[in-house]
Amino acid sequence: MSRASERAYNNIRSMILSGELQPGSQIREEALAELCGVSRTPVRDSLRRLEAEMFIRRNDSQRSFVADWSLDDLEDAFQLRAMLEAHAAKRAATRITREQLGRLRYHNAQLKQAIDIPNPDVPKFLDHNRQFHAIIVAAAASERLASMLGQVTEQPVVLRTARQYDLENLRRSHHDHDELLIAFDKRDGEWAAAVMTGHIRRAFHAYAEAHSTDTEIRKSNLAA
Amino acid sequence: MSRASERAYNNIRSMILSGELQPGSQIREEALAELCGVSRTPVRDSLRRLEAEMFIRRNDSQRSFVADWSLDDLEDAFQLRAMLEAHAAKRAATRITREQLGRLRYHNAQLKQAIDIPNPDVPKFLDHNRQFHAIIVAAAASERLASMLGQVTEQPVVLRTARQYDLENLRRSHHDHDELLIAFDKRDGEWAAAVMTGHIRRAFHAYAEAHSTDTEIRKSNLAA
DNA sequence: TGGCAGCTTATTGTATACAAATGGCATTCG
DNA sequence: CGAATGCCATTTGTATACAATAAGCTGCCA
Repeated sequence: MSRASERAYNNIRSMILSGELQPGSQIREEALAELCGVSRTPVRDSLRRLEAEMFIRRNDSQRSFVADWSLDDLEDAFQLRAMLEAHAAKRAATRITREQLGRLRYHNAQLKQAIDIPNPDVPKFLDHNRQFHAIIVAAAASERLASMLGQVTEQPVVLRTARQYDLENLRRSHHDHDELLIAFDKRDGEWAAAVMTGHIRRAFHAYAEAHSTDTEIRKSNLAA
Repeated sequence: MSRASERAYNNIRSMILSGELQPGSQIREEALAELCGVSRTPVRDSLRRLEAEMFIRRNDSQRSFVADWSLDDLEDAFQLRAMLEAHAAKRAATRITREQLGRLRYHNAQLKQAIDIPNPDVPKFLDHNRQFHAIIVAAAASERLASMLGQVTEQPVVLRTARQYDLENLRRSHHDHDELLIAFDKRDGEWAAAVMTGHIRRAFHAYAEAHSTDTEIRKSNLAA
């Protein structure tokens, strides 16, 4: 995508993720166009994309609204994600190269560093975590799988509140990664898949808690 | 989607499915606009959708091409489909209503009829088959799952040649459906998932054969 | 002869004007 | 007083003109 379109997409997406555009609120193409400093054309493109990614919903008469995630929706997304990432891990186990394994180890070491200090660097942890998972998806070598996973990762609630989940969880995450590395090393797809499933399901419960908090905050804001 | 956009999407899609637009060939927005009798705007919308569905690919410089499916791509899509439909069957087993079960039985009876006669009515079979699967996906009650399944069903090769796969396969398909019905009746999600996995994997092998034939035909057409 | 520079053409991206459709409001009729 | 209907405002859909970008070609130079 070229400049204007790309900018519109990123702007709108981050406005949704940051909560600047409130869940459930209506979206007007022209308003977004002004906010992004582009015309309606690239905005429309972006809305279509975001609709496919389920960040935006449309009613019968084509009006757009920011998606409002219930706990059930969240669990649904995580269930699919767990299944797809486990599948990716299984495929990766038999396909991953030595070079990819090396990079996996590197990122895992980095994210261990990020939490093994007095003042944990959570953004750093999350960045290396993201790259760690990205390498596994790449090693799975299925474009479709990658595209589907893109659709179920990074839901709104993630960026808004879940960044502060507790250190204990981060440490457990890191240990899962360790175990994944061993499973990959042994080319044991079933093991890798099982570890990955647990890994994602733990994340779900952390996020679900964050989501509840988040929803309560939003409600009290509305009441005020 | 409103009229022009809808028409463009359906037109282009069916041109791809029918092979009228050859796999690998470049697509120009304006040419399609003329073919569909609409302007480039709705055509662009359609192309974006078809790109998300992987019917169309774009190179680095935004030019569009009709996707060309290798056997590996096909297997990849079917592997994902098997996983997702098995998941749908498992969820459906505990959620399906009596009314939905009734409709499932109806369509299964209809598709049995379609092949239990001297002159099998394959289109009728396929139509009821499609509806049978649609009910299961609906019973699974996950919008995301439904949307993902939409992305991996009905690949180009399907409509072009696979419609003639042999009666024996159709009968086995029907028996799978019978078994699914029993599994649903017993609310046995694991069983339903297992049957569904086999069901889709059999379909893959039938389609894979069709795909080879299809590819050969296309090659000899190019040579001629 | 081979490759590179610059131009020309083909194709896509963006803006804008206008058409169509939808929702809300007010008025009217039962 | 409530419900239905018709009008107006708002919003999205489509067409078209123009801008930007990339591909291909031609001719020049090494």
